[in-house]
Amino acid sequence: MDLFVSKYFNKIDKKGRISLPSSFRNALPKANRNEIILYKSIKSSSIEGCGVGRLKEIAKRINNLDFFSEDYDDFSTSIFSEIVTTNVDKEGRFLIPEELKLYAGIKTEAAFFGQGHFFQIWEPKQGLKNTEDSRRRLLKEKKSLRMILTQQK
Amino acid sequence: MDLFVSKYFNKIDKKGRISLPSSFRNALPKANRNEIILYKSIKSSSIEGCGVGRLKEIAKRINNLDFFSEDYDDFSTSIFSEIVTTNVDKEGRFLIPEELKLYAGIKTEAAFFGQGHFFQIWEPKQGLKNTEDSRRRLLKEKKSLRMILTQQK
DNA sequence: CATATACCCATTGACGCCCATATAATCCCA
DNA sequence: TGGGATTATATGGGCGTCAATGGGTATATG
Repeated sequence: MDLFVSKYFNKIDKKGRISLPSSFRNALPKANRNEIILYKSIKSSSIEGCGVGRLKEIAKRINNLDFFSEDYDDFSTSIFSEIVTTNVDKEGRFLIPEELKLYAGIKTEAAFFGQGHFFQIWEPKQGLKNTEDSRRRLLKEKKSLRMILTQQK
Repeated sequence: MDLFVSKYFNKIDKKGRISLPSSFRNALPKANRNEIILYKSIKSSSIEGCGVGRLKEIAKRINNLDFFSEDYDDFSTSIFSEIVTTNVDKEGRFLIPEELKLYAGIKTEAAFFGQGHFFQIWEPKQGLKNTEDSRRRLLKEKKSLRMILTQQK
């Protein structure tokens, strides 16, 4: 499976290491399984992450915004300049930079949430609350959710 | 037959394993017969499941939403982080995650109900009650049922 | 030289793989 | 067509492997 799905709760050890969930490691392209990129989410107090290959896709998305709008600069700056790359060690662990941990309020434990082509890292309680909130918002519009889930090709 | 049909009642063993009904295994694409996805039903207290191919369809649809909108995050979170993938072993058994068992009230036994392109897993008694209820609802509207059944493609 | 980080090894518990059995379904041949 | 033989399915259990986590030590980098 080459998608990031499901959620996992892992611990940060004394050295600051945390395991990238095994299924997430497998979702990375076989070539670069030892490097991931991390950046602050623009929409929530969480960290977003993905394989380095995904950068091109992000660039494309931003490029599709109106070049002369304020949004363009804002997104472009907020995302690209904030990106950090991290190495995943042989045991599948990596270090979350201090600044990102602060941004997300993460201390000794973190929650990984699959988002398809990328994933989010949350302070566990905040992450769970976020899931509940967005599910609640969506259930108000059952029709659209059902469309996404049950539509046939 | 590449559709999930009929109903089956199987047991959960001490290790938490349960057999995916043989006919359901055959309904999965020959390629990925050892992996299925499970998620909480939005309409009932049951678990829904299907092959991974369907998940990729869903991913594609979500990917087409506006990346920078709030809806995108809601869909992405509610679907990808709630979905779990499970491996089907050589004997055709798999594990139902604890959280999903709780959601559906499943303990030692589970009922599988074919739903065409996907299937549902119920706590047996609740599942049977649900079948009765929905049949009763349908019979109240015989006209629309007849329409569906006799309509020609 | 001091701190950070990568590599190596160890532990524990969960899960996958293998083998086994019983019951049910199917086949096959006289 | 009957009845024994073969196959498949659901289920049980042993055991090795892997994932998550902990810690020691080498190496790099300023």
